[in-house]
Amino acid sequence: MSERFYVTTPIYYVNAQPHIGHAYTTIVADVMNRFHKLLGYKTYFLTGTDEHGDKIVQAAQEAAMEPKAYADRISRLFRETWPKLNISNDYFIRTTDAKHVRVVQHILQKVYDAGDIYFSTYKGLYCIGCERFYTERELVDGKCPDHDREPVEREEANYFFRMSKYQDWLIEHIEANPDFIRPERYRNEVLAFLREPLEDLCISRPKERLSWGITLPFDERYVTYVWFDALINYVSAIDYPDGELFAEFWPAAQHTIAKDILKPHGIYWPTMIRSAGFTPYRHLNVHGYWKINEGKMSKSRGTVVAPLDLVPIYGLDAFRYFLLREMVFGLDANFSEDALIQRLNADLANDLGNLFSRTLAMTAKYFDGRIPPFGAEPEAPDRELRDQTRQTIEVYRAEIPRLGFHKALISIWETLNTANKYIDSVAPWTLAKEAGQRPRLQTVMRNLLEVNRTVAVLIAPFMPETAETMLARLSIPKKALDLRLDEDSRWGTLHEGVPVHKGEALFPRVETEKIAQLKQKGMPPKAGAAALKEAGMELISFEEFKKLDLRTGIVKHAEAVPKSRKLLKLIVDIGEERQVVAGIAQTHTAEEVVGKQVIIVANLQPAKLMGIESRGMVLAVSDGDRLSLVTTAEPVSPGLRVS
RNA sequence: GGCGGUGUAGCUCAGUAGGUCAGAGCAUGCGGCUCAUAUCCGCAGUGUCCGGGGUUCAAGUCCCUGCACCGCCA
Repeated sequence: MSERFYVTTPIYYVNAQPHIGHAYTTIVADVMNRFHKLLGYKTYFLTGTDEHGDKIVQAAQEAAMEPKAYADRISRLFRETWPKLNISNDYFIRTTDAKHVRVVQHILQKVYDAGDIYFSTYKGLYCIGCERFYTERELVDGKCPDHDREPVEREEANYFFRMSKYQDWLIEHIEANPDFIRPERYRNEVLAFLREPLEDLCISRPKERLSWGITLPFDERYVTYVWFDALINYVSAIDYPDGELFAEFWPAAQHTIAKDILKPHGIYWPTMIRSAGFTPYRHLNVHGYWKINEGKMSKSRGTVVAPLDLVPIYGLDAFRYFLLREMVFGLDANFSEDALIQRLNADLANDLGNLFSRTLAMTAKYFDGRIPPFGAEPEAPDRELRDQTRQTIEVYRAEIPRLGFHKALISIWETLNTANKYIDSVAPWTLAKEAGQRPRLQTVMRNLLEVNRTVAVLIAPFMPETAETMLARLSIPKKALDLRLDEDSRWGTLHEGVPVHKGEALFPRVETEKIAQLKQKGMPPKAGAAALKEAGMELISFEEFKKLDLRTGIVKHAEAVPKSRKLLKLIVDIGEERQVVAGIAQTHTAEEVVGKQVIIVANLQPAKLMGIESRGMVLAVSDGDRLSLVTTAEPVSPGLRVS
């Protein structure tokens, strides 16, 4: 029977749209899932959304929606984001699912029956505006930070979970299992916290104050505190208590989280589990934050780009590679477009892409594009190449389970470097010129093809699309998720005589600076750039042009913006409805523009004009004092991309 | 206020138990190759290893102290 692996992301709170933090956690979990599949484990990968609590009610109110409808909408955003990032989750749970609600009530009842829940009143500082309690330190000058008014002292009766009862047990458990919470810094943080007496956890909210939640099974007047509800998703999704999935996967459970939710996962959850009477998860994997640095690139372009928006620009696999290569799991890391491009160019285009490209090109040239047999006996460089590959596989197997993703990748790149050096030292083009060296050339090229194949397999958890592309070109028509490390990385198992296909560059270099282009033309960079600038011609590359998302749209609705002479507020259908504020009121009335076909810049950074949000820009051209809207020569459907 | 942590080349960071530890990658310069996405390979630098004190024959590496930044807790 194969081994089991169960990984979760947090269920994301639906009060915000998916951003890089969510994406990183989820991609890490995805890499772990794919890695364990590659090792032949039977795996289960869970993600989802957390939908109860007062913050959701607030967010829904602001959007003038019912909580459930609002949660539906944001939840769908998350669900639709993951396929775009190639996330291989098996299930997507929502805390509003009937199945989850049942399990939460089951566990509450069980903990209640065990005597670990009691009813008690407490006094606190309550802000009437927020409808919630504040602690002293949350207040600003003794006032509620949101409403700028002093909270009132208020008494409330609630249910409490006897968390303190499990404090000693938890300390012992963490000490007996050094990798229960990892990396170590977070384990230490939890232990430090546990040195102080643990307070019991308030796990209810009276319905008069908050009704958006799961009703306590033992008191209809209350709903469950959102954390107590949310954490249970990890077992409700796999059919706790009696389901097969639970029996099979729970013992292998690993939670992956960012450091901001360490306490609920490191303290609340294990004690809840203990009280409910089952064994704790195996690992809590805690990572740091991405600090977003606006790179020079973005600045010069005058736009601030959200990291996730870079995915369609630079490619998903480059993005996934960057996140896993750049962050040491557990520590904070910097995200910038510049750094992403640098990794893309240096590691993916130059090292990986180019190695693959030159290997296939020479195979085409010397062997008519067919995989040659091993010819001559291996020589020293051959053995070195193979040893390096073997060593990388070992490092890879050891590092990923202990969250050393960047080390696994570094090791793969050591093999790529060795392969590039290998080509240099054996110089296949020289061998090709000497008739007697044919067998030697066969061995050399075959070795290179084998290395590339192995690398494709190793990068599959990180860059599934690229892995599949590489394998397809080597005539191995396997899906990334069907690969098995043992079989598919075995040296020498390529089939002789099978055709390979060179294809397009795996990772085209991103030529960002004009200077780079000028260099290509042999012009001195500074003089050239300056000359261009003086001439008033700023050339942009096609890559840069492609970043502009120009789309066709039809104006559905228009109204004048009060107190503004120039602005019209438009609702434009570009496949979706967009609110756009356009400065065309001096020449166009609202009535005139409704129904007009327009072109809009769809990926322009949102802005507020006269307090009204504008998400895009309508293109127009001014000729003296006449202003004409840019449109298409023939009527076309809305939402088409201009190219 | 209490307790972690971090501070090493232009940038991002490795530095294990104190003695080839002063390093890697990127960026920069020079040279080589031509199969390749002007890619690859080789060579070359630069560093008061945050400041100050101490232990030691010997300290980024241990101790004390100051500064800066960060985290957790109050």
